[in-house]
Amino acid sequence: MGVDFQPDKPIYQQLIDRLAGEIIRSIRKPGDKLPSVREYAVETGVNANTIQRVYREMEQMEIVQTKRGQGTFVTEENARLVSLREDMKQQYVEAFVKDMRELGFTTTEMIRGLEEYHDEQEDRDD
Amino acid sequence: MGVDFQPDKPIYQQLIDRLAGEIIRSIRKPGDKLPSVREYAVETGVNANTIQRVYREMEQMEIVQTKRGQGTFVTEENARLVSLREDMKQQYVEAFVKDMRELGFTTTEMIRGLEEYHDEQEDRDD
Amino acid sequence: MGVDFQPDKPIYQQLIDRLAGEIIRSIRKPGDKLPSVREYAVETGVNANTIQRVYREMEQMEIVQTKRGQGTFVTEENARLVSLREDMKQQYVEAFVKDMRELGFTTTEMIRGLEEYHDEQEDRDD
Amino acid sequence: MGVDFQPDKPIYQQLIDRLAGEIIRSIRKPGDKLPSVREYAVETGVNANTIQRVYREMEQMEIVQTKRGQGTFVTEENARLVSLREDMKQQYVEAFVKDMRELGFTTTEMIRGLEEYHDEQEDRDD
DNA sequence: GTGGTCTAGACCACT
DNA sequence: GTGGTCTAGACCACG
Repeated sequence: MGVDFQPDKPIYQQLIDRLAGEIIRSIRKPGDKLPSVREYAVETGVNANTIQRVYREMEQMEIVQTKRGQGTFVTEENARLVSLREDMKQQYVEAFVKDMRELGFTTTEMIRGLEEYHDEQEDRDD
Repeated sequence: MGVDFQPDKPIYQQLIDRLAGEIIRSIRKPGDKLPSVREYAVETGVNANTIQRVYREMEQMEIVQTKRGQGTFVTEENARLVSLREDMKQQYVEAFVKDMRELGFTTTEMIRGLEEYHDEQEDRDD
Repeated sequence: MGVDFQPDKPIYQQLIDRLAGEIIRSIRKPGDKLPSVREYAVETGVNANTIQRVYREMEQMEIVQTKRGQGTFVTEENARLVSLREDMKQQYVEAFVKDMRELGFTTTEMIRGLEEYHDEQEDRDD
Repeated sequence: MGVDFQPDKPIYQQLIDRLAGEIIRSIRKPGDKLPSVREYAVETGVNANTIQRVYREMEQMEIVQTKRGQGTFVTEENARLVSLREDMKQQYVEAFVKDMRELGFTTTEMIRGLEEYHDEQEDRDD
């Protein structure tokens, strides 16, 4: 049971997260070419405009780079990529803590919550 | 730091979270009367319709109960309230973990992130 | 499970129905004195104004009669009481059928629904 | 006839019932797109906010699903739709029986009432 | 163009 | 005075 809640994140955000995750995990490496907007749109079953936005925002974050007429590439600037990982962690942690505190949870409870959730799932690799 | 940033949650959601937090923390106890729609609207500086929605949704979640012509009250059914706390923790933790994993973080890193963030802030009591 | 829905009827309506039912079933007979407004308010745990309204509306329906300084009585006029039973049945049936049809149910299904519901409950006397 | 009479249900409820009826009767099938909020507002002559509410509540009931920027659709999850029909019947029957019993009617009388009411109307096909 | 949020303000039903 | 419904109309986020 439970209530329900927590509306889905916007698709473009989900895709940014996914791509960022792949870059962070080195599934996509500096200099790699990303799929073309159309390709990726088809691959993900999403409107091309949405992919456009994904690439545009990632470019603003400087984690990808568009080369005229050639496509979009994972940025070569390695420093940016390193900080990216920490930046994103920071951001998500902050938002989470802010929400949880508003609900009256202590940091200790949050950590315990993570541990419990983690333990409830066997096949995890970390 | 980063570029990206999370847009604010809708006001009515923020208020639900705030009230839920107050109930969870026993600042508002079972049977307590909540401020009237109009009162709370003034108090929070938002429109009465928005408060209406807050109360309506909380009623659907069964954490609040409205008595015709009398007002809105924290539900007496204590079991619901206890599970509420866990439900909400569960929900937020899950969403957080899901996001973080997509970004390639391990549970250990998430916990470390929480601890670091917590340590960076003095005046905390937990 | 299921959804939820069907908000409670207003209290004064519930009380009218209850009293009407008692009169229909001859639990309260023509000429019987009803409890005073205050008495009945205490007995039912309801605001005296609400009881006021109950008696007022029942008077308009001519099923009770107020005698100045003496109280409220079940009407002596027997004809009214006989038709009352049919009137109310008629009214409720109509409303029910109207709702059910809007939802796409046939009369046959409604009847079957009643029968099934009835069968699901042992301790019934009819 | 009587004096009493039931006040209209709120518009948004009527519209929910109507749409639910259409879905139950397969006039609208799983996957079908509902009219846009604004379209349906015009079509029904009510305010767009009211339609919003209709769609929102139907979504909570899981009989409808909204896809960001694309519209609102009859849920594909057929199981939900099947149970919906029974759920709604159940709910309405229960409420009706509860009311009628309070008024002192037996199941047999209720059924007879339905039959009579049905017979009084010619052009019915069921 | 789609749904979603919010406002300001009217009006109603119930207690 | 309490909650509840509805409107008209603005503005935003998403695809």
